[in-house]
Amino acid sequence: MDAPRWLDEREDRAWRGYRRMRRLLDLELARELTQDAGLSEPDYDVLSDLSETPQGRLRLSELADRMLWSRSRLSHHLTRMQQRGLVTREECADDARGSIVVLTPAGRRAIESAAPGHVAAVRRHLIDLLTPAEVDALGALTHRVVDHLADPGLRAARTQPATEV
Amino acid sequence: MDAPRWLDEREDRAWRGYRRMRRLLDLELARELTQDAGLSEPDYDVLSDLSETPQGRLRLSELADRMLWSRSRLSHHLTRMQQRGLVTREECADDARGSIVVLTPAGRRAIESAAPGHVAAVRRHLIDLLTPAEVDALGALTHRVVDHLADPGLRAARTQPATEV
DNA sequence: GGGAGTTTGTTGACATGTCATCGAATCTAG
DNA sequence: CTAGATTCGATGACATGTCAACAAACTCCC
Repeated sequence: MDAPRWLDEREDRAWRGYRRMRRLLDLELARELTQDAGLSEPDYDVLSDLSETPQGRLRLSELADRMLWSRSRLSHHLTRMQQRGLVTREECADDARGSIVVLTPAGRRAIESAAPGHVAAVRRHLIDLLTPAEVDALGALTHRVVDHLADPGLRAARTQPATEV
Repeated sequence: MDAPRWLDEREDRAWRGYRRMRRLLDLELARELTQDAGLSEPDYDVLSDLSETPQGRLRLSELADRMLWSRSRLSHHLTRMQQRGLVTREECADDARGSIVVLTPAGRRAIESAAPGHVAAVRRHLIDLLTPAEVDALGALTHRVVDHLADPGLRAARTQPATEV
């Protein structure tokens, strides 16, 4: 790693802008979500992913994978959400180790009443500020990066010390 | 809030892509940073912002504002970094309440040795995957959102209950 | 000058996330 | 079948972030 290629002015502007937007958008969306619906962003995400399945039920590991969370984190978080009556755990029929996360009626009500406001906030603070071309560009670019990061080669490098090609 | 305007297919693609990228990029950058430099992302950000000042010293509140962190969070974090010898606190000459955060030689070495690798990672996993047009678009769009979120009107809405216009 | 109100940074209690470990169940070879 | 390896989810210890409260210092303004 000799003479590092620093970011030029435009790249730096994009990178800093991205990080700043990230932070501010997070703060604002979380703030509105708590205020309007009494949910945290993680809460919302769990409920949202669950409610997208036909039965409102998902295997814990499956939910963790979709959310890109560790099973541990999800397990802890579910315990808290369970205490608030938003979800329940059920035993898994075909795999006795497994547990199935189930949306309770209260959980469904929570996400259904939170969603419109949250989507509106996402529009107000992000989507509606962009031109259609920018929306498409953002979609294209983020998916490219996601594909890159999900690449098996990278995954491998994370587990093995990696003998440089 | 009647009939909510949900996200259409393209908007949804952009929004999901953004969140997924956010998460994966975070994980990967944090992973490499810890492995290569023994720093967390928050550590890196603190050191980076400090090192961008001529003397490597900043008023705590000034640093907190730049980073968009609460003073409390920064204070806690500095305590930990101080224990690792990366920064020090000094008293502020013109304001006896204030404290000045100072980069130690070890802190400077840490950021200087971490920076090239980190920038390379940012390139590898983000910047170099984008076309020049996309870099510009990302810069433009993020700054627009940031300006919007930093808008005084919004700020006001956060403190006052706001009597709807 | 001096009291009311603000700002600054720290602190402790608590919420949340990470990491290593564990027991139980499942899978795989032989 | 069964011993060994793997996967699943829970858990406890710990790191990190948030929030409210606080003391000390500053600012206003009379």
